[in-house]
Amino acid sequence: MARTTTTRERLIRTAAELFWRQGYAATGVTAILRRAGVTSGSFYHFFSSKEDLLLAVLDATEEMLQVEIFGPAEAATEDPIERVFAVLDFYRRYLVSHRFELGCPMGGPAAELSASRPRVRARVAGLFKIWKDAVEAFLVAAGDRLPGEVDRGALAEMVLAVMEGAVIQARARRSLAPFDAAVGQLRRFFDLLEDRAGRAAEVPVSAIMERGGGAESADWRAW
Amino acid sequence: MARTTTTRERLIRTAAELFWRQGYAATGVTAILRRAGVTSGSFYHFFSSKEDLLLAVLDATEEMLQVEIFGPAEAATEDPIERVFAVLDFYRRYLVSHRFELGCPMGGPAAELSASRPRVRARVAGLFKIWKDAVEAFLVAAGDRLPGEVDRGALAEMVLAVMEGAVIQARARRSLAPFDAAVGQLRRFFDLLEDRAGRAAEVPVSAIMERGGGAESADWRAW
DNA sequence: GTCTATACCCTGATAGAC
DNA sequence: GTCTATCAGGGTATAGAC
Repeated sequence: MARTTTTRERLIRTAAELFWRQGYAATGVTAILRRAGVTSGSFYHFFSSKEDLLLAVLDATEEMLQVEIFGPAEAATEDPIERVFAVLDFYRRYLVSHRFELGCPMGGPAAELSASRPRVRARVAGLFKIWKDAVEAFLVAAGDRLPGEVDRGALAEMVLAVMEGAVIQARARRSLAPFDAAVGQLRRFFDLLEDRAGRAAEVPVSAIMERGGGAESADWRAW
Repeated sequence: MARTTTTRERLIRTAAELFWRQGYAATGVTAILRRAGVTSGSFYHFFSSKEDLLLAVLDATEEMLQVEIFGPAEAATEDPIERVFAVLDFYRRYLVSHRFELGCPMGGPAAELSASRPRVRARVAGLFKIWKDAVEAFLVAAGDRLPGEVDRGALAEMVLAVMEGAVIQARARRSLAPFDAAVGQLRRFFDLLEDRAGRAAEVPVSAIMERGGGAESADWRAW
């Protein structure tokens, strides 16, 4: 209902981008204040510490996952398996639109702070679970297109692992090649799973394949 | 030929562990000096800056990849595909033996510094390539056990992505469950690929499977 | 809620004797 | 090669007026 961005929101969004770009420890509170046009007094009115601000950023990330990623993926296609790849395509576009300078909002804090900031670690673990559950729901919706013996939760964890690993590699190489290679192999895996499920059902499978085109343009900067 | 650890080596190993645990930016030079029992003057005799030290750590990582991971994986089993999983098993044991407090020596710096430290980014990209090439070599050695149309390089990139993503998730959850889930699905993928390759060869496949037991105990701390 | 001013500490790095 | 002493700057966070 806020007609314009509040100071608190501006701090969260500014901090988010800086954290995603250069990490938490390397980002000074001063830099956040300068870029947000906010003074120290206001900052500590809303947040008790820099870590508290990061936790608020992670809270905002939870909302963002639904609004910017899973919602659009659902809107992009009815096909549950294509929805999984629409999610991955979001990260692909995110990487290029920021020229590989921003990392994953979950993976970055997870890699940097899991050992030293218990509250951050726990919060990130929660985000990973939300992400995994959302993908798992797509996989469950795929029903018997996947073999019955495949654990949908485990498969969702693998999708998440591929995404995180692909993003890290793409940023280090400044190239989509490793991302596309990894996701391409994931696609092959799904094709084989579908093939096996079809085979098991002893049905030749007709025109199941018409593979959607991926989600529309979405951007975490476009909050 | 150094009979005992030199000051330079001690700095590198001490810094490595601190960087892996708490990240680069969060690790002060002073903390490294204290734990290594070295004074500031000696440090700047060997290294021109903190970043220079990190680059030396990454150089050491390259050696370590061969000595601690790929060498042992080759020694553990003759089966090229099992060698891939022996490599992944190394990371599994690494995670538990350090109680999820240490991150991946490549993935950590990649996630934290790819955008802000060009030299680090380039060096990490080189390490990723070395890792990928080593796995690709195993996959090439697997010959026609994998379908001919499968790009061995792309498959190796996917293995790397799964490893990095699985390590990040495991650290955030402080649990092997997400790691095992992701690697378990990767195993299923390989099984399907082998099944398909066998099918294509129109050979029923006999006793190809006798799956090795994984590498011996190895530990990056045991340098 | 926002401002200015500042406390206080730790940072990476250097100087120069030994 | 290693030591002690130290610099200059930035770090997070606070105090108290408005």
